[in-house]
Amino acid sequence: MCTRRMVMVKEEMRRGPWTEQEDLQLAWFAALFGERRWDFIAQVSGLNRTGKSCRMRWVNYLHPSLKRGRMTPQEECLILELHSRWGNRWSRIARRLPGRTDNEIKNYWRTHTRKKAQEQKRSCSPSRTTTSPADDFPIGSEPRAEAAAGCHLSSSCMSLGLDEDSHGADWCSMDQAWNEMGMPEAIDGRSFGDCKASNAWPLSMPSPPVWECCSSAPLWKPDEEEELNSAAFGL
DNA sequence: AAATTGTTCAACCGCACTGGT
DNA sequence: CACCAGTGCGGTTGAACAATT
Repeated sequence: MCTRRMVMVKEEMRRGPWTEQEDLQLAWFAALFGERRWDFIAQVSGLNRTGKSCRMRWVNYLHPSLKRGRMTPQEECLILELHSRWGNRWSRIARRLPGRTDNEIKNYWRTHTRKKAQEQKRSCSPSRTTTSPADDFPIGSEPRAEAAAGCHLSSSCMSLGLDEDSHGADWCSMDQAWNEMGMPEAIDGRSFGDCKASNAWPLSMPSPPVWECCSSAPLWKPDEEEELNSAAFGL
């Protein structure tokens, strides 16, 4: 174990919310050195953050191709479908939702499943006799409400490029899943047509010219290998 | 208007994986 | 082959904000 590293570890790293200045610095250095060498960027940028922290900030917040704003109904639908297929493989799901991060999707899922589970619980109470209440299970091991419903694929989701054949016997329709969970046509009080994704840059900061060069290389590329596997194995 | 409760989401943590030496 | 550093992923936390009482 080299002493140089020991010294670095001892050094107090900054934590907590990022400032606008830090964001600008990080964006600049990420554009300069690429989106992989995070430890190096953390060092040379003088941010006094860990490489891990820098990566997280970039991927989840600063990346130019990120969408901001609420999930569209299509995205919500897609998340539910993909989750029923892949479970808590958030990064994998995120690859199918350009502009959305695994963190965002994870948060969305957590929030909404909990909410729906609570609604369901309420509607099932007081004489509910079933075991394993939906809001009791730990995230990641929750029973698939959608799978339990056992049904077909909704047409709205078909238009998102999901092939019905690929789902196997336990696949089900998200329409029905929503119904099962007490889901009306609108999500959270919004009608489907009502929901707009905002692409506006969230910070009151200038868009650095360096982003032009990196925005041409989107973070979310079609996962070619996955596509191949999907084709080969019907996934 | 203040207090309480619920919701959202940025950020951190720990572990697993990968590539370099 | 073993070790190490860097990176990526999924789970979790907690602060800020919104809604409700």
